[in-house]
Parts: sequence; structure tokens; C-alpha cells
Amino acid sequence: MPDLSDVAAVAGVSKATASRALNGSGLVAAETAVRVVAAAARLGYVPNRAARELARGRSGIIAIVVPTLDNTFFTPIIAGAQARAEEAGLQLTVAVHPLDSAGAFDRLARQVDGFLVVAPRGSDTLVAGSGAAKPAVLVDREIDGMTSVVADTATAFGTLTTRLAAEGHERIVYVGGPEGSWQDRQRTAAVHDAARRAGAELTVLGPCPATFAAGVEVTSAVLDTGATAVVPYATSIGLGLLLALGTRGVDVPRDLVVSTEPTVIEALGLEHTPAIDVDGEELGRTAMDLLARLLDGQDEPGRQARLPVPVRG
Amino acid sequence: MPDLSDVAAVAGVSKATASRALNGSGLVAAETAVRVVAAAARLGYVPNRAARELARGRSGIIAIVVPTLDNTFFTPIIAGAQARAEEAGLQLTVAVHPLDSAGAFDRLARQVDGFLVVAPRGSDTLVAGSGAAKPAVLVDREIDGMTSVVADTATAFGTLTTRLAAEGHERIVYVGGPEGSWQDRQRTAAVHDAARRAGAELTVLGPCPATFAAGVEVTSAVLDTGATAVVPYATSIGLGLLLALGTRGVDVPRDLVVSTEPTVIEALGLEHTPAIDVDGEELGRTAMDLLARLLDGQDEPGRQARLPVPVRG
DNA sequence: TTCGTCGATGGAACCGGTTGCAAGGGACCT
DNA sequence: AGGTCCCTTGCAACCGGTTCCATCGACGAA
Repeated sequence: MPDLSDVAAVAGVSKATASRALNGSGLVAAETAVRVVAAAARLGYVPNRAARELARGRSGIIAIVVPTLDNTFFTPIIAGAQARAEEAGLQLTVAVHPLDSAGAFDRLARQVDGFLVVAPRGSDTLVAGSGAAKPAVLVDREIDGMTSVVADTATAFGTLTTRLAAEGHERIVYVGGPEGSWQDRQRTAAVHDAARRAGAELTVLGPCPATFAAGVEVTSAVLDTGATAVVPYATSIGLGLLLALGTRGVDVPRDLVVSTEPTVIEALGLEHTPAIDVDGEELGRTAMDLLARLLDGQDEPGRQARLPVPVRG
Repeated sequence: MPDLSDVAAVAGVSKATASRALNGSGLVAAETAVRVVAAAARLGYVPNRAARELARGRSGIIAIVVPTLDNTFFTPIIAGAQARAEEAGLQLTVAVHPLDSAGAFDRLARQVDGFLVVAPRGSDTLVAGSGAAKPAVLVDREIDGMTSVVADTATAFGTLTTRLAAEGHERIVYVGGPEGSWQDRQRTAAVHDAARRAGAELTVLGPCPATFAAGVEVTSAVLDTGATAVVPYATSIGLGLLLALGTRGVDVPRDLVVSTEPTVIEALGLEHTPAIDVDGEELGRTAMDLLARLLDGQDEPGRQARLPVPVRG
């Protein structure tokens, strides 16, 4: 395993110069830098992360905290963050934690340079506390004073409702998300508002956990409302609905329009079904970008980014 | 931030002794050890991982390599491995990589102590190569010479087929998994064998990617066979089937039994539907256990564990 | 009583980088 | 020609643990 001293020796410089050359500090003569880089390449030198971390006092590791991996909403966020982290020379580790208790992060906080916090539920205080020890970016939720990035699904759900009403749906159901979900509060308000403006009758069901089983369970209640269109909080709920509706012989979308995500609608060949299209990977990428700026001191905490969410179909 | 010297000072011993006491090396007098541990607790001492890693020459980090996060088969494996890693004082990082090209792991290999490799597809050579640099445990697949743990779904699929045949199904369809999948090969063989013994007619469809959309797409072909029972390779394919069958008015399970996972069957209230029940978390836990033994030198590479898979319903 | 042995402890080197500080050397200015 | 400044470079300390080796004291054996 080649070592910085090996590189330095081959390049005919000292460890210090080699280090500076490889980190692009700019204090090295261009010609020398080239020589060092060439030597490193030739030897296949890879810096020892532990040594660097010890010397620099920071780890280059970012933790992304998600409540669970069993929800396909979170996984693209992780993938996006992962991709961007790699580009930035950072390493991403996934920590599964519901953030329902305080203090669980003290240990983790010492090991990482920053957090990406995905916490749809839970009290503001608890969530904000998790990000107190190290720079943090909150994903898909907003809390005053914390840097965050959200998919603007509230607006999208409003647009969706407006469109459904315009297409002739007079009774619409919104199946709400988990208890205490920040996004659910935003969406409920937006859907209510849009329905009122359009003169459609809106029923709000829930709260429902974002699971397939919850979608199945809520189906009777949805049918009982006599609505012709249903807008579920999450894709998993929508899938449960579609499955249960299938076993009951309800014709989708003729008898009932179910607005799940575009990929599902397309796969099933459902027509005339508008749906919102959240780009989870972009959420993850943006979050990582914001965190990188925070770490570099280019940003102060508190910046809030909002990603537009298109309505398709 | 308290430091090992701080702990040592408070306990009235040297850094060396403090280090030994905290790591339970057994060369410290019991009384001294108690004093050091108490001092560490009182100061809230947390060892600096980088320093430890540098001194010890190993990182305490394990990477779990998965082809994608979008498949709910993998996520419980990660969760299980994560839990067990934490218990063992190891840190788990998730690396998303399809393992379709060689050499992509050299960089990662230098940063971690070992790998958990989840690679359902891809050539044996490529997969084995990924685990060559550091101790590795292959998950849900077997390759000669590599330590591995698999869920014995082959046997379970066989049992399932036998049971379906015994319940009167004379025509059964197996919807195969992705091209090149190791488990698919095992399952196909087992299903074939069981069907032949039971005198049932078996059609094998596929290959199919383990996605919801693939399940939808394959539905016509399944119906065309005239089978009364279908056994899909993956839960996602089963879900796609169920959805598409619903939109076509096929009564499940009266006209066609779809054997997806027990939780789905239970949620939908389907009766008389046997299904296999893979415990992904246990797979992850066992894999991590095996890797820990490998790292400790308690095991030689090559040990192959097989987890029984129950058939429910 | 004395020597050997063994358990407990401390001193110090070391892991592999980063970085503050100082020095060497050339260019430019007076 | 002498002085100053800046660019480039090297030396050495340091990050915070771990571990080899030496030391010391106590205890059992001769």
C-alpha cells in the first residue's frame, strides 16, 4: 500500500509538499504539482481516510436519517443524495431512525460532519434537536431556522384537485397521511382550498400510515363517500386502494379515478388520470448540495428550498 | 470534548492503561478498570473513531452492496444487517452498485473492513471479484469458496408447488425472475421438479425484472396458459399481477390463485393462498454475523448458511 | 533470605496524513 | 549592489488513540 511518503519520495519532494499538491491548495508550483500527481497515479496512491480525518478534524461522512427503508418514497432520496455525495468527495451512511426520542444522535453526531434529516413526522422540537449538534438539512419538511428542501406537493395537490373538479368530479376524497405528518398538513390545506374554490365536495379521510395495507383498509370508507375521484397521500396507499378496488369489481378509472404516481398509472394503462410526479432523487441531490454549502460556510442555516412538482396526465 | 488523556488523568492512570481498560483487554486489574470506566462515563468520553482506526489499521466500517434500493426485498436485509452491526460495534454503510463492472470497488475496499454483497444477478466471476480485496459475505446467492447465506426459497417454492398441486391445481405458472438471477435458477429447478412429481402441468414465463410493471405486463401471458395458480418470482411481480387481474375482472383467488407474500395476502383478505415467507431481516443479521466471524478469524471463507423459508396459508 | 515469575502499569513509538512556521531563493525595486 | 517581498518548499509538531517493550512490585519456591 503506497503511502504519502512514497509518493513524495518518487516525486522528489517532501511529504508536506506532496500533501499540498494532492489537495490543490495552490501553494505549490504548477510543475511540482504535476509531478506529484503523476507519481501518485503511477503508484496507485489512495489517501488513508482515517489519517486525514484525524489530522483535519472532520470525517467527510454525512449521515442521512430516514424513519424506515420500507417506504419507497425515501429510497430515491437516498440514491440522489448518495450520487451527489460521491461527486463532492463525501461518504454517505444511512441511519434508520424514527427520531421519536431525543439524544439518540449524540453518538452518531460525533462520527459525521453533517446530517440529512428525513423526518416526515414527530415534533418540531425533537427534529430540530437532532440537527443541533452538526450542520443539518431537513428533507421534505420545513422548520423555522433549519435549512430545508421540500417538494412542493401542497401546490401540486391543489392543482390536481382543481383539475379533477374541472374534469367534472364533484365529489373528491383525500386520503390523509400519517398522524402528525408535516406534508399532510400542507396538502390537506391545499386540497381543501382548491376544492372550495372549484365548488367540489371534499371528504378527508385518515390519518393513514403510508402503507399498502392502510390503502386496502380505507377502501370501504372511500366508496361510502360516493366520490368519483380519490387522491391518496402516498403511492403505497394508492396501490392498496387499486388492489382492493380490483377485488371488489370497481372499474378504475370509469367508476373511480385513483390518482397515484404516473409510473403506476402508465404501467396499468389507466387513462385520464392526473397525478403528481415527485422527483425523489432531485430532493436528495438538492439536500446534499445545500448541506455541502453549509459545511463550506457558503450558506447560513435557515435557507429553504422548494422544488416544483409537476402534475401529469 | 474529553480525550483519552483526560480520562486517564481523572482515573489516575496512564493513557495506555486507560486504553486497555476501556477495550476490555483483560490485562488491567479489575479495580483499576472499574475506576477508568467510571471516569469515562462521568466525562462522557467517546473515543475518536479516526484515531482508533488509524492506530488499529482497521475502520470498523462494513459496506453492504445492493443493486438498488427500489426493491423492497433488499431493504429488510439492510435493516437487519444494520441492527446487528450496531450490536457488534460496527458501522454499516450502504453502497448502491449493480456489480456489473469490475474494479469499481477498489476505492471502497480501502475504506472498509468487509463487504456484505447482495448481487442476485451478474456473473460469478465479477461478483466473486468484488469480495476478493476484503472479507465478504454473499447474501442470497452461493458461489463456491465464498461465505454466504441464502434463504432457501428453492425448497420453499417446491413445497409451494406441491401444495398447490395437492389442492387441485393442475396447471401452474411460474413467473421467472430477472435474467441471470441465481435464485431464479434454483427456484425454476425446484418448481419443475415438484410439478413433475405431483403430475401438474407447469409453465415457466419470463425472465421478468422484479418490478411491479413487469407483473402487469406478464398478466396476459399468465391468463393465456389457462392456469389456476401462479407463483411469481418476486412480491413486486405478484403485486403487478394482482393489480392487472383486478382491472380485468378476474376473481382472485377463485379463478386464479396468486401466491405473493403473506402480508399482502392477509391485507387483501385472500383465503386459501399459500405463500412463502422470506425473513429478510434475518438474512441481514445472519450475513453480518458470518462477516463478524470472518473478521475475527473464527471462520474460514467458504461457509454456506441456508435459512429455512416457511410456506404459510 | 534470595531468586524467578508473573501480573499490572507506564513510557514512548507509531499509524498517515495536515498545517503552522521558518527558511531558501529568485525577481524586482531603489 | 543591496534590500525587500513573495513564491515555494521542508521541518516538525500534532491529531487521539493502540501497542510493544521495559519496569516495578509482590508472591511463591528453593
